[in-house]
This record gives sequence, C-alpha cells and structure tokens, in this order.
Amino acid sequence: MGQAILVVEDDREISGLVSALLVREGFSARVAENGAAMDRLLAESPADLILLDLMLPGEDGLSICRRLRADGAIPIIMVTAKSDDIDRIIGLEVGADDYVAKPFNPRELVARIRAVLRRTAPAAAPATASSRRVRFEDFVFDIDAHRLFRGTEEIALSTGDYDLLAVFIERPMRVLTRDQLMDLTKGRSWEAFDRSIDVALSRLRRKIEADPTKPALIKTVRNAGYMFATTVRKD
Amino acid sequence: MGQAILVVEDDREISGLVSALLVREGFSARVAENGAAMDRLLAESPADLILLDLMLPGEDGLSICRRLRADGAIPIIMVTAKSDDIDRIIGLEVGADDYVAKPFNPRELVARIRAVLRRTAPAAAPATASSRRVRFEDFVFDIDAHRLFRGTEEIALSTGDYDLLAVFIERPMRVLTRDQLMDLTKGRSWEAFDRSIDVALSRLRRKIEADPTKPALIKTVRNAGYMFATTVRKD
DNA sequence: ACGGTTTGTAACGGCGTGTAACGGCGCTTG
DNA sequence: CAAGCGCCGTTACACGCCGTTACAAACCGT
Repeated sequence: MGQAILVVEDDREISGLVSALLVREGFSARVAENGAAMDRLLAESPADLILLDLMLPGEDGLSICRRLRADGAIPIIMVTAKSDDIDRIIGLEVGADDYVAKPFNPRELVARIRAVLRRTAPAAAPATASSRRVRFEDFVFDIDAHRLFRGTEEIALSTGDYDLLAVFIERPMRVLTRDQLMDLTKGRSWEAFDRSIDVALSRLRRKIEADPTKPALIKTVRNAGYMFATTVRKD
Repeated sequence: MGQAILVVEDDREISGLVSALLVREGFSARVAENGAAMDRLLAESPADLILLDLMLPGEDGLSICRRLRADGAIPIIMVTAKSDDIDRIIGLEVGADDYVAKPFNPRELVARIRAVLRRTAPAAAPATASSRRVRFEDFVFDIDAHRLFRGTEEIALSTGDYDLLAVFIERPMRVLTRDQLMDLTKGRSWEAFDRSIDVALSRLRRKIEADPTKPALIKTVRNAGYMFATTVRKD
C-alpha cells in the first residue's frame, strides 16, 4: 500500500506512537532501535524514507545519516529531543532532507514526510511519472490512473471498488482477512458485525466476475477472508 | 557583505530582532511590512532569500509565496505564529523551501536559512531548462500562452479553467484536496460548504473530457478530492 | 436431515458529488 | 454611459456511492 517509512528510534513509546500514526496515514512503517537493526531491515527490503533519531544507543544518528548519504539517496528526516540541537545538526550539513524537534505535532510530521517524499520523488523517477499498469486474466488495470479495462472496454470503478481491487492486485494468491482488507482500504479496523467489506466485495464482483454467482477471480475463504485467485503480470 | 535576506513581517519587534540576528550572522537584511513594500524593495535590488510571515496586513503570505514562485525562483522560508498552521501550509504545496514556527530558536532559524541557501545555490543557474509546453493524451497545453489544443483544434479556456488545469498539470497522478485546489487557484482557503471548486471542475470537464459523465482525465476521489489521472509529457 | 453459523445480496437511506440555472460583476463596444 | 456579453460563485436539486440492515442461501458439524 503506502510508501515504506523506517523509524529509527530507541524509545519504544515514541516509536509505537509514530508507527501507529504513519500506518493510520496510509504509510507502511517499520521500527529499528539502533543503527545495526536499521541495516538489517534495509537489507530485507528498502525504505522510501527514514525517520532518524539523533540520540541512539551505539552508533549516533549523525553518523548513520552520513553513512546513508554516502551510499544511497534515501530521503532522511532527522528527529531530535532538544530543539537546540536542530541548528547544530543543520549546521553540520549531514545532508538530511528535513529536521524536526521533539515533541512534534503529529500532523506536522506527516506533512513534512509527504513534502520530502514529494520533493525527492521527481529525482528518482522522471518528473512525468508514468503510470503503473498490471494485467490479470483479460484485464488491464492502470493503478495510478484508477482505470480498469477488459479487452478494449473500460469498466467504471467507484473509489470503493478501486481501493479494494488495488489491495488485491498487490497481494494475489493470498488470503486476506476482513480486518486486513478494512485496514488497507479504509484505514480503520474491523468490528465483529461489520458487513461493509462483504457488500463492497459483492459490488466489485458484479463488475469484474464473468458469473458473480460463481466467483473465479476473488474467492471466498470461509472463516478466513477473501483471496485474489489469479496471477498478476506487471506490464 | 553577506547574502541579501528580505524579511517580510509586520511585527516591528520581531523584524527588528530578526534583522539584527541576521546582520550579526553576516547576512545583509532588509525589512518589508507587507507585500507591496516587498515588491518595492525587490524592484530596487534582488534578494537571495525571503523570510515570509504567513499573517500579514493586506495580501496574505500564501498569496505572496505563490506569486513569487510564479515568476522567479527566489528561495522562500515561510514563518507562522501558530505551529498548527505549519502542516496546513506544507500540505497546500505553495512551494516554499522550508517552514518555521514562531517562536523560533534564533540559531535554528539561521541554520535553516543557511541550509536552504546551500540547497538552492546550484539550482539557480539551470532553472530555465524546461519548456513551458506540455502534452497529455492528444492535447497540447501551452502554459505561458494560456492556450489548449486538442489535435489542431483550439479549446478556449477561461481563466478559471486555465488556473485549474495548470494546477493539475504540475501535479499529475496525485489526489488534490479541495483545500489545496482552492488555495492554489484562488489563494483562499476552502470552507465546508463551498461548492465552487466542484462547479469549476464540472465546467473544465465539459471542455476536455470525451464523455463528461464518465471522466477519464480528472477523476473524483470520494471524500478526498480530485486527481489528474494521465501522464504529462514535457515538450 | 437438522440447526447454527457464515456469506451473498437486495433494499434503504444518508451524504457526497454533478450540474443546470440564476444573477452579480467587470469588461467591451458603440 | 448604457447595453451586451462572458465569467464565475451560489443555490437547488438529481444522482450515485456506500454503510447498514434484513433476509436468503450456502456451508458444516453432528
């Protein structure tokens, strides 16, 4: 779903709050408690942005920042507890993309993350971002443009249809629980008697299944959830 | 003498303190109390960076920022009294280079000024690279001339149509909220029951969509805003 | 086959969005 | 300066989306 943010922070309470905030805002968040843990997580999968605390056990935030700058071009936002430190960090020219002082306004933090991602995005991809497309069965799904085609016919998708399909496309051949679907599409968690996912699914099936009474694309997995049961080819 | 900073701030006390600080740090500082005074000073001699307060008598800081961004590439740091405003300003994408909340740590302010000057210094020269003409689908849009063509046919645009389209062109494949659209086109913020954006969009769609009842270029994203859903090629 | 549980979906209604229509304002023109 | 015109903000209403509810159908253990 969202872009991957890596939070490097040794205070569990703060990292918990921040990662919850980020997930709520549509990012995916991982936490590392020190430089070594960060390296391990980056080896597993890359991050789109790193939120880096200054004070850390072991290797210092400044050192980590310099190191990251040296090899990759991952955007970095430095976080520091004492606002007096900020001018020092900036002065040191470690090359972070932005700087935030604790305690920070959550919405400001999110806004600064978005601003940095926006600013650095054109550098990575060409400014005229081409749209991502995938194929499955005889469909072509233009993810960025929110458009779905079967053959040459366009199938109109509501925002709800799109959210659901986009989630499935990214996770084919895997059972997704109602809780996961709820979280990934609406950003809120699923409560016991909530049927909105089922109804949304029924509506999506009506548009994309050849025979909605015998679903072939989106299978029901009883007592578990739903699964996008076809292969997805990147274009 | 150091680089020329222009402080746009109506509070005499603050502007006095800031300009003293800047001079002490080796910059040259001038003060303007509002947008008109700023224009006069810029006409006399250019500035290397503008420190722009959000709340000003007469023309608003956001409006000034947009105006400055439109013609030149002078680095701008926005200053605001309420830290809650910061996330909104950043979210609005007025395009400032940094944002600082009052009351600020003087050394942090200086550090941020230096950081912005450092970052923007090399970018100044090759700024005039891109042509001001873009293509999308089978349209050619001449941004400077305010003219839009589909194939060889010209499509007449009102200034309202143009403003909206120009904003979208610069931010393809991104959902823009009504608040952002309002601010970027009209320079004022969006209030809950204001439908003028919706109507303006409807009028633009009527001119550029093949089938305005099934919008393909400008998608509605329910509960969020609108998105220009096509790729834009620079000419 | 029976009863309880889970899933499918039609129907309803609240609310967000599309857009026709009206009218004020500023600009052009004679 | 009056008349005409086009632009655009407001209003009002129609329509579509989606969360909820209710009931039917499918499923499963016994």
